[in-house]
Amino acid sequence: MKEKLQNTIEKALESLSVEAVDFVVEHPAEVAHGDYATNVALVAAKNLGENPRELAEKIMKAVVLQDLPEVEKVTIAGPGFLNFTLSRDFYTAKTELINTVDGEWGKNNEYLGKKVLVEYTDPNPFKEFHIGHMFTNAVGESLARLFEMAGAEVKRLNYQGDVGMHVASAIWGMQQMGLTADDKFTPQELGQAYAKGATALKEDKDSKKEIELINQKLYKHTEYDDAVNLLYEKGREVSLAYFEQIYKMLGTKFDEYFFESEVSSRGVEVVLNNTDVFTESDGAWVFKGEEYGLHTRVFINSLGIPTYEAKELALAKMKQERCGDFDLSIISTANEINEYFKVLLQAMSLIYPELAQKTEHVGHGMVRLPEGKMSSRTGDVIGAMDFIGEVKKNVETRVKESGKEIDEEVIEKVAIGAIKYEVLKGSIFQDSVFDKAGALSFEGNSGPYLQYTYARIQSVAKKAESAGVIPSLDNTPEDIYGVERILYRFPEVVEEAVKERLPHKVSVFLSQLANEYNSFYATEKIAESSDEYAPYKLALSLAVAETLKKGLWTLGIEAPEKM
RNA sequence: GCACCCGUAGCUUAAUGGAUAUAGCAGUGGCCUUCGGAGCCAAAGGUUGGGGGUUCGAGUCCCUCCGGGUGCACCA
Repeated sequence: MKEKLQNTIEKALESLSVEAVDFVVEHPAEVAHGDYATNVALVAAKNLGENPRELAEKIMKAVVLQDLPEVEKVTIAGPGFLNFTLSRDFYTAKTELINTVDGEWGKNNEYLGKKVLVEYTDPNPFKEFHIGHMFTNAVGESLARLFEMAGAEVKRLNYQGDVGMHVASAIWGMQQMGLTADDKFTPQELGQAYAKGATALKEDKDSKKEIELINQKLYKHTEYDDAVNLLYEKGREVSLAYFEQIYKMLGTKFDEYFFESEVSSRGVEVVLNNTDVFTESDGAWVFKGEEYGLHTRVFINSLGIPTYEAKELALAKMKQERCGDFDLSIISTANEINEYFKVLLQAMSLIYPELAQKTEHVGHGMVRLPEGKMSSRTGDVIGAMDFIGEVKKNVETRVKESGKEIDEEVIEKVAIGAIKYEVLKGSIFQDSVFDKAGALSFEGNSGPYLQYTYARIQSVAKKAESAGVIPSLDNTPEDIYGVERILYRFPEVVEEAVKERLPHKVSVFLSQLANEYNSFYATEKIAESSDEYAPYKLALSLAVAETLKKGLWTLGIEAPEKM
């Protein structure tokens, strides 16, 4: 509809011989101002030096209403806005469409036929999977789903750091704790081992030497140490299995896993094969970013070990080999590495120009604890599992209080929904202080509020069915319900969200939709066979439920039928 | 010090240069003889960090100051 209005207005400008201008068609904040509004007269009047209201008058007359049967009236308001009000038929048709398109509602063609790779989460084995990883996972998963809504074939990728000093630190810590490969140890114990090792690395010289030796053994295999290798294998296995458990809970399934251990040597090769791009400096290979307004970064250190940057070059190539040709490669991480990525992409553009062009880094905001930045070294983190458990307990208490039956599966969906929504309800680009109370609350603008609204519609639909109310569009009230004025915008919102990489556009929409629906629900009878509009209200309710479900899905949140 | 990001109600937060700046939480007052109260309605809460500028129009763009975050050579 939005595009249709834009096209019609452009035609009207043409017929008036007014030069094309950059105008917008948007939803006015006030319902009284209609369903769509445009500032075209204001913008064009500026160029022409005319009175905006007079020009608006002319444009209004030139807008051929026959072309727009959905528009009931056009008015001029304020400084010269053109306001369009849609007709009852338009809304009725939307309700019908939503209930009949079967899974297609909300989709767009922005990335139709394109292959999009989305790399996200990227936890390090041997370190604790904390709420920061949950944050980045929620962001990446919703980006992946938004691209799917836009018609893309999406590959979900996960890149994990299974080599390096953090691993050596963990192994050293395990040795100190007396753990052997034959022991059964937990991911939590691994986290403790890492914290122990990382602290020792920083504070004790002798320990540092020992850890460096372990790193050499693991990395270069110059010296074979069975005990170390076995600890490594076991630790990696425990860690990765634990991550899978979390992914399952979070509703994420990766298509491909990449490990630093696979890309290290290749990273070195790439750099050494491109000595025209990189320069040797103090025994290290660096990229001089200054020529491009950036800064210098080390790609291979003086010990000959590749850094993150070099590995990333190899990774880019490996993604293409494993996933085939693609159109876009998104790498979603916290914004603390934004500057590195600029340098990295610059270097990549000189080596793999075609890859660099298709690669996009989405640096989202960081989660901070009220006390400050999280650090797995000092143990100053909130573990993902611990936190999920805490939220689940809260949900369970809530269910018990209301005297409903306990359903483990539903409790988990609600808990995960609460956490994910808390992350995705605001802009992903903004840093945020982790609001524990917010994620633990189920009222107002929250995931459970949306899930509740969905479940409530399922319940009333069942009730309506037994009351003999059958959904129908035959008899519609003259007035448009507030919820209808929001509902049809869903596809526009999804398209905007994917274009701008902003999942919260969907969250804001859903919250508004649920609020409008709940107001409607409070005043209108649906499961009431004597009400002449009940069949339409039921059809509308089902359309809202479908939209809530689809919208929550794009955020990676499930909508249970009962809760 | 340099670079990038941010500053909106007590807290969290929305707003492709547009109309009276969005919501939620907390606090205040209502709504259970009504289909799910994880709900609904109402009132209250603001000099959009300060000051200049551009524009018919600025939370949004430019300048400047203040405050915060992140990064700045061998960690990722």
